[in-house]
Amino acid sequence: MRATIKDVASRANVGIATVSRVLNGEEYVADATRERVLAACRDLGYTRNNLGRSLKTGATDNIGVAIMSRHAPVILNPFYAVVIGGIEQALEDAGKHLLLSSLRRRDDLIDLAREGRVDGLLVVGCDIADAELQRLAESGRPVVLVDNEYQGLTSVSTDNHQGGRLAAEHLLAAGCTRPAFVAENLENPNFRQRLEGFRAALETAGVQLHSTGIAAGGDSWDGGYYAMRRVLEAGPAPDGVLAANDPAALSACRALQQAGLRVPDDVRVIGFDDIHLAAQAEPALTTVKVEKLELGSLGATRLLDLLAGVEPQRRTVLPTTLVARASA
Amino acid sequence: MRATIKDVASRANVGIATVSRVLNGEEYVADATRERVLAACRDLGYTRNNLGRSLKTGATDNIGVAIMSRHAPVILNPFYAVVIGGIEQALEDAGKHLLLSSLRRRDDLIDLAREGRVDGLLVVGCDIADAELQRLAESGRPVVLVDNEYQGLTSVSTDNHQGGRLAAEHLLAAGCTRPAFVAENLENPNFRQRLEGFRAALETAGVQLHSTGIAAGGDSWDGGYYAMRRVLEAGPAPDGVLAANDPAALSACRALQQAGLRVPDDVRVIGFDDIHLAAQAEPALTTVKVEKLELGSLGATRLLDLLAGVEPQRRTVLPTTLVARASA
DNA sequence: CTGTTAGCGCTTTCAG
DNA sequence: CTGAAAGCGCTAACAG
Repeated sequence: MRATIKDVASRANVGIATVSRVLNGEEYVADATRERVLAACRDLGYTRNNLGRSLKTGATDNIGVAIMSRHAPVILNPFYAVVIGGIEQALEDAGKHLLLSSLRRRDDLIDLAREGRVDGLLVVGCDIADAELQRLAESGRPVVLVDNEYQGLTSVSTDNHQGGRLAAEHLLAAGCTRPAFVAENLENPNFRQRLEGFRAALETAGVQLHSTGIAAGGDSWDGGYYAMRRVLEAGPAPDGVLAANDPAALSACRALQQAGLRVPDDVRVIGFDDIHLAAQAEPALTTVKVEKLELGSLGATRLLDLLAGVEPQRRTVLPTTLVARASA
Repeated sequence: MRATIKDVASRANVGIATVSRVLNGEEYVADATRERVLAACRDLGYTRNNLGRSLKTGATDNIGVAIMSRHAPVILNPFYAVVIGGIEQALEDAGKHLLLSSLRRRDDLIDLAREGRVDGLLVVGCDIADAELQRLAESGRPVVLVDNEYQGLTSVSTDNHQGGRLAAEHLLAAGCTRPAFVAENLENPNFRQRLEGFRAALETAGVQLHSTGIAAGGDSWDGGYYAMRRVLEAGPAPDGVLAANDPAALSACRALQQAGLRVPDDVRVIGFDDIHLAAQAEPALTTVKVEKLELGSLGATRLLDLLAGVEPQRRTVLPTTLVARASA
């Protein structure tokens, strides 16, 4: 059987309270006593059982990370994988553990905390119903939204609107007059913001983004491909396109090339996110870079603040930057 | 304050044991009583606190997943991301939770279990010291190795030797006579097995794999690129190359093309793993497919067996298949 | 069928 | 400075 605090106590000839004090690095323990306890721990190969401690203190040092995405398993998403990487990093630095929740069943989100499995929740992604967000906000538990925002919840997100603007300006500067926007879907709030920023900057410059130049191709790896084809079929070929994300941009390039159009000579293409693949593609993809790692690590930091009783910054919006490569 | 089992009991006018029975779906509870308890739970918005339960039963329903890889954060590795996806899937189906451990500090591996945080451990990857494996084996805890194997531990791995053979046969059939092998490093046990299988099949056919045709280029994204250059500098250009994995194959192609060689016309290139990117590359990569998802889900299944007291298959070795595409 | 009771391993007053 | 004792919320005999 595993050694418990009692075994250590009796071996060191002290009370269990003293062992606990030593283990928790409290002061007011005589050096000699401390040594004796430590020796007993070593002899017995003792490791504290956190369940007992958690039951008493109400904290587990586990952080739940729930990712919302239509595509399962979520971990395969090249964007969120990096976000999780950032979270992982920050949590490890703080000595916390990461409990990953895939959440096919959405309803058990807050239960992770109610069951005492985790101290707080990092909810990543914006594919989550308002009702669920409302429930999270009302739960009173420490929750931080990442890559999403909602009234009443601490959040770390991206300035998608500004990113769309950046893309428009880049295209405009190259002399584009027939812009297009392709995406997997047009419901994703982030995508919509990107589109709106794009449209707004275009209009400011007197360039119209026609509705025939906006298309969604479906939530698969080829969404961008089909969206692009739809645009090509609907009217004259665009001379500049912004894709809602990099995978869409990459597959849009394929559709363009299949139609006999050259990138960037005939049409300039800009992606969004700057996933690792973007730099490796042929042609290398010009894209609006999202700070994925920071999204994750800052989100974790906010949650850590919340747990520590520090009032964190409520709403954090990270700026994007345009990374100019070959495709535009 | 959160409602506890006591609150539910008194509200339903029963003992706490009865509440526990209802919650655990035990029989021998009168229907009327059960209804009363359930109603009380609903009224109070009661959710069971798993800490108490775990302390008593000694099980948490949390499974630790530790990934060993030189490259952090691990989640970014396109190979392991899929393996984790498989694990995630299987664990969720079993109602278990996934505790991800990045493990910069290797020594706390088994402590995750000793602390009572997890019921068992899935250790993924082969970049782990024998001493650590030995400790895991001796710990007596439920542990399963994934993509690795070790005497005395249950494991699910890949038949890398056979995969290397498959690649050799494919190259041989195309008439190759000057084979090469490129990798990020030559220490990785999986890579070595791939190399050995490759070499063995080549020799059986009377084709020699010269030491100048074997190179490592370093553990970065460009490892394959540098390895390939090294081979090209060391002697006559090969006419067929096997890379230790797909990223290496892809970047080896770049090196080849930069040297004015065409793939597959001048030299055929075969990758290993069949990551998602392989099919999308230009030219599409011929590769030895590793069952990544199965590696994960089977590994999880074995651990679940172990936890359920079922004697699992000790050693599982998954076969590979050759996926012929354009590059060879 | 149901209630009482005794802990699981730990932290934390409260008295020495 | 240290020990005794009281639970944290739950499960599992053991009696009814």
